[in-house]
Amino acid sequence: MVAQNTDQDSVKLRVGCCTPFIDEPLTESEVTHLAETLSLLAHPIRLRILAILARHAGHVCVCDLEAALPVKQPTVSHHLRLLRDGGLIEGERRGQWIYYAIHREALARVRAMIHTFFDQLGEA
Amino acid sequence: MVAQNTDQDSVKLRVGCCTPFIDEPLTESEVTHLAETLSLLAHPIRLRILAILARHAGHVCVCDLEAALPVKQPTVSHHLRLLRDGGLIEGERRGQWIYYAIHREALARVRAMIHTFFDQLGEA
DNA sequence: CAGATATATTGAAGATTGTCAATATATGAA
DNA sequence: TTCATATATTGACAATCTTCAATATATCTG
Repeated sequence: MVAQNTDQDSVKLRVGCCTPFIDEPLTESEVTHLAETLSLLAHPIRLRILAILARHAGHVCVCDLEAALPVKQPTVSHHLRLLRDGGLIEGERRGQWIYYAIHREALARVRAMIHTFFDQLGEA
Repeated sequence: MVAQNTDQDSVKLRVGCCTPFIDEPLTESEVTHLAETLSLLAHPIRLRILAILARHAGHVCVCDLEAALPVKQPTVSHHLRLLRDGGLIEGERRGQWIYYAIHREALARVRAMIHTFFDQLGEA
């Protein structure tokens, strides 16, 4: 960045670079939370689960998903658990089956958080 | 989902679940690309690099980032490489230093892709 | 109750990721 | 050329992630 050289002594200081800037528009915890949320989204199977649930919310059981996706049942359950733990979907047992649905409010919050991050990038 | 039972014979068919739906509003390659892009964003250090570059685009060298972030220089270079390979940033050598900047068009495309995905979730 | 089906959990194996010390490469200065 | 600095790369290690077979749990049926 800018020289730190004071020109007041003959000691050779670092020139031309690395003046520390006071930065961090983002909180440590904000950035951590955003990264965790993006990680949760960042898997093809989980994206497809969300897309399917969005179109058939409340009417999709695990075996539907297993039939629609190229992974086995334990893997489907695994991804469902991650999404449920992350608050993005909800499951409701009805008889033998558990029907999953998108948690639209949570998803809207995720969308807003990502939106805000890009906005912050923009205001440069 | 809906029973497959035809009621025309006495054979016990699967009832109440797992009628395969013709789904997939998303292409295989679309979903793959989106997941890869989200993975690229989904790291606290990379998010912070992007935030810093957005605010000081074209004036940030690696040592600036090293000073601002809680990781060592090889780790900074590692994340810069991922972001550069992903097309999100660009580096330009000026003398001894390499100054990095956000690739705003690429970032806008990423934003649009994410936006589109959430839109598709919405139209349920 | 026993048998069948739906889903979750466990545990193991392989793949990927993140970090850093050591080293290599590139540039500038003397 | 030799030294110093900036950045990249390599290689190793630990941690995390992904998948699935095997198994457990829950529900329904008879």
